[in-house]
Amino acid sequence: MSQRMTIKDISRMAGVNPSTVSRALRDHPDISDEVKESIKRIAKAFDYTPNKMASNLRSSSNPTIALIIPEINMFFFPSVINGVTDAAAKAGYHVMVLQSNEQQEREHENIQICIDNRVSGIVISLSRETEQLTHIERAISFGIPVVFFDKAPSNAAFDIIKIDDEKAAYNAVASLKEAGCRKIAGLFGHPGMSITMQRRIGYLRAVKDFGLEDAGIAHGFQMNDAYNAALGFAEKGIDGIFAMSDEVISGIVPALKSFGLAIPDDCRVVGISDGKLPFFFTDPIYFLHHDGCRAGELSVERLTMRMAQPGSPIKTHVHILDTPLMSNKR
Amino acid sequence: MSQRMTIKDISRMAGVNPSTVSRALRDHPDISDEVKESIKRIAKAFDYTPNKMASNLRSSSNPTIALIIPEINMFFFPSVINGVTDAAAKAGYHVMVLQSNEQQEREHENIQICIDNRVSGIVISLSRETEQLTHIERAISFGIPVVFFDKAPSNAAFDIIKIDDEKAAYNAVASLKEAGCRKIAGLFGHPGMSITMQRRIGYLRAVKDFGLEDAGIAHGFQMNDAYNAALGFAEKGIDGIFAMSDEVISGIVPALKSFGLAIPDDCRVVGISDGKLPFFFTDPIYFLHHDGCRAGELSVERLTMRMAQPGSPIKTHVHILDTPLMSNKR
DNA sequence: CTGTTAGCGCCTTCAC
DNA sequence: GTGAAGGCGCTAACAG
Repeated sequence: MSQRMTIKDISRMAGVNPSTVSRALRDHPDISDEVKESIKRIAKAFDYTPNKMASNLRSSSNPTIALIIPEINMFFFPSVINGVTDAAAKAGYHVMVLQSNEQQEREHENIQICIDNRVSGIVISLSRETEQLTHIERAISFGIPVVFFDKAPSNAAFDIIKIDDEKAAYNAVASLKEAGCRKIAGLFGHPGMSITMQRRIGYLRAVKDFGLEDAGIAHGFQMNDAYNAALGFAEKGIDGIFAMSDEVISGIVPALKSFGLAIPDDCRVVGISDGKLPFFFTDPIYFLHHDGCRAGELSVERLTMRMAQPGSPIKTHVHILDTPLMSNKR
Repeated sequence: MSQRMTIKDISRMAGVNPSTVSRALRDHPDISDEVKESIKRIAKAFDYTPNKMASNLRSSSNPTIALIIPEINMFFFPSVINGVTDAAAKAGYHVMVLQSNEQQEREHENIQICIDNRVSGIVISLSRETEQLTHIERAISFGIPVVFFDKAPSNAAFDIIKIDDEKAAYNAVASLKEAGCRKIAGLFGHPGMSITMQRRIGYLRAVKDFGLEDAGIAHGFQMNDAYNAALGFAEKGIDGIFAMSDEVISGIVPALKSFGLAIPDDCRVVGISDGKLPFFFTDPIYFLHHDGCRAGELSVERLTMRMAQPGSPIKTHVHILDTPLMSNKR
């Protein structure tokens, strides 16, 4: 049965008007129980399924939330997808996942796709390349609410769910200091990302405030870069290291161990993490927890709030997520 | 500008008929260049965006592929999402991600969502609970092609992209034998999954074929279960261990190390892996590579093939992915 | 209670 | 080359 039933088909069979069928199927109180039942029986018999494309057009609304991410990897974004799809499903929305592959142009295209499809809302983490926010503003001007997470504009003129990057890095270094570290290094992701900059600022400020010896900082967004950089720092005799992300942690730990350093006795490791990776290691690792699932849930929550008030007179809100210091102790 | 431009609006401004506008915007050859340009200018000036909901209804086609997964975690599924969204984007489709949370009922609901929305195709990995495939058959009978990956029906009456689970497990054990292991154990995921069963069969057959001493098998789908089980096996003095998935590997490695075993000298580890996790460890780990990204790409490829032939007279095809033996050597 | 009418926005005949 | 008309499938407003 490739050709599907329509309300019209059913109306013909039931000998009633299409609108009666529509009402009956949606349990409209006006329709008599007999007619309702007879219509429902026919619908069931022929496995009728209302065409959402039609009803969406009719109501000019598409119960879809778009999730735009730079590029999915094993850390953080899977959790976000989890949080977003769950929260969206609960609120009656579907989720369309779009990847920008860290390219501004793809991000623009993806926003256009959202506009074309009249999605109800957009949850987005910006690509590395993104500088202008005209595409975002365009979506908003079209009445599509947008919530940022993780890689968000510094501008508070938007709805944002993020951590205090600078403070998190600062606190991470503080924990190294408290643990007695003297000479530390910082490993960061791609220098082009806003969060890299902010976390670096926090790191450097803390190093200065606490009078720690700085073995230097390094950038590199792949595990291997971090691995090599960590080896380099290990040679310099560090006793503490800050990792701005899981990717970086995943390079650091093997590097330190290959070098023969005991963690945390010879060198303490603290990072900002989604909270999964550290548990793969036996040596004590410390991390400030950036919960992707929660970020996703809150993003959807804020979105639904906006969607309830289409005029969007509500003022924008920047939600700062907690980043509790944790460890991988079993 | 909450209320959006329509073709009708533009037609009024341009003093032409809506159909002329439609044609002009789609570069129909019949329309004169002057009219075209004037219309396009207006469209641009007012930031006109064709309403996809309308054109989709008109063409009764929704360029969306639904990806239904049991539950997203850090392994495998992120790669699959990556492969699926990339391949889909290239083919001009969007991706809707639906989670069944390992519940049959949710899976049914998700299939219904697909039918309601007239998606172009479905890529699905079955939930643990799923037994009947009536919901799948229903989708197919509605003309929606379905491709399975990973957790697929044993029945070859469907399009499937998977590995040879039994053989992969068998080969994994073979590699232990070749490396000189004598007494081994097998750690598996949830016993309710089809792939668990098949991999277990392969494991047991290999143990027998190679005359290895079997320290036993254990099930447990969380890292901690695997951790504890591995500890138990370590006490029994194994020199080799098979892990059916990344989740299991992630528990085994820390356990063996905590126990003081050297990997691979005291105990060799071989698993079936997406190929990311092993690189977090410094000790040599071996794995049969199950490439999620490739699985996702191939699923979409097969789907597009089917979508090109709506009648679907093509016979179903089970694609067996290679699972090359690899290691985490740098 | 049910039928009639009309339209969501687009596009494809069919005319002229 | 352009206009007029109709319909994709559904539903809401208005009758009666």
